[in-house]
Amino acid sequence: MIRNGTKETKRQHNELHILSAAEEIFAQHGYNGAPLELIAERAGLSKQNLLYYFPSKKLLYQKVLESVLDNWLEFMALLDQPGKDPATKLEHYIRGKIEFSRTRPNGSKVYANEIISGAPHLSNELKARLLQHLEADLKLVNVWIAEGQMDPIDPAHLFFMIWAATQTYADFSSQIEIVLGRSKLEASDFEDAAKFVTHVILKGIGIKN
Amino acid sequence: MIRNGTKETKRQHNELHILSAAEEIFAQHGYNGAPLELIAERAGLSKQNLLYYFPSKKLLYQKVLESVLDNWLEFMALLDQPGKDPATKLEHYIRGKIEFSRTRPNGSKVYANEIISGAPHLSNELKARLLQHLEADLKLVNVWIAEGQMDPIDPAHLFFMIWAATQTYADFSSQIEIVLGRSKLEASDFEDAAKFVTHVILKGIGIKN
DNA sequence: GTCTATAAGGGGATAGAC
DNA sequence: GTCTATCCCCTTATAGAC
Repeated sequence: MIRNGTKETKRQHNELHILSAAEEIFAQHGYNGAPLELIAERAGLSKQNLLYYFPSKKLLYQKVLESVLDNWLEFMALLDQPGKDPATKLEHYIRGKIEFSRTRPNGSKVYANEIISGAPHLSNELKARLLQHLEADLKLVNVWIAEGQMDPIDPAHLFFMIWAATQTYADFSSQIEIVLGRSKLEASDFEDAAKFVTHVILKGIGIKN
Repeated sequence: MIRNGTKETKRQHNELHILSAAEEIFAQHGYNGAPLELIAERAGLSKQNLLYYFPSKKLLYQKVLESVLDNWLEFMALLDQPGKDPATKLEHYIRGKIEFSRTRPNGSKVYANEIISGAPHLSNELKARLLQHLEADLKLVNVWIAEGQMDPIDPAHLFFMIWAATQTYADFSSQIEIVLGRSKLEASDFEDAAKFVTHVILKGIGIKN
């Protein structure tokens, strides 16, 4: 058991736990308000030990951000449903983003915080990747419009609305919980949200199906 | 000019400048990341002098938050348009919230940050006022549904969507600017947003007009 | 009301033993 | 890889002169 594989496993194990803890603490306290000691405690090790795995707070934060963005971009793959009609594709997209809010609310909050602050830690490379994915989706919607399959709306604003209306169930969960009288949002709440957002947006842009 | 009135004017003048500067700095850096010195500098006085007007950072932040919430609640007065039809009232509501995003983006960001963090500084009194206003709006929408003036959707989710879709133009402005290719959102962008959100939501919930 | 000086604590990061 | 000890800066807040 002195093989290299063992060491790698332990490092990976600890790094995963640290990243998970960091996502939670950064979401709750923001970048500046999150003490490394709290993240370390949540991950089950000391602050100094955490700094052994991630040499600086900034780097740890950027790793969290990168991981969230990767996940976010996966759900932007609106085009990856060959042969389906616009209504099915859009519903798939909306449900994917709701699912992201449900399964990774802390990641969504970290990303929201970053954008609200003016994206000071977001690399140009990540921004470019985001834009690239979006461009493809915008083009597709424009094709649907040209084909008369939906109302002639501005595709960019459509995506702003989808992102906002789906991410709010993660980012603003504390407010939504109060309004709905929940201590925590349940799976059925997310299902209600998916149904509502899909219904209003598809009907609202005049999708024919 | 040794009258009390003169002193009061100066105090009010400085307090207003401090609150305005604080709203901007808190929006950009979050509560923990905003140094008092930066707020003081933006307001044109020393940190110690700022602390003369606002004895603690927490209190200053709460004053900013309270001011934003008051403004937010004004725009929730959906009912204050007696005699109008549902379509007009909802459009008025949506345009009001877009206008809030346009004219007070920093306030919107401060509020967003607070909610994302779990609303640790929001007093129960403010929460209660928010809920109270909302209850009235929810009832009104339920009446419209009962009268068959719109689709039978869940009113709570309708408001979550309106809030999210309008506030995103303030909170996520840095992202929207990148997508739209703007250095800063212009009045015409907010007009486009208002038209889009109104169109999609009114049509999406089947409002008859 | 405004200034200088300073207390007091938090938190990121490093050094070095084991 | 993990621990103890420590450095050092930043920031909130207070004391007290003017």
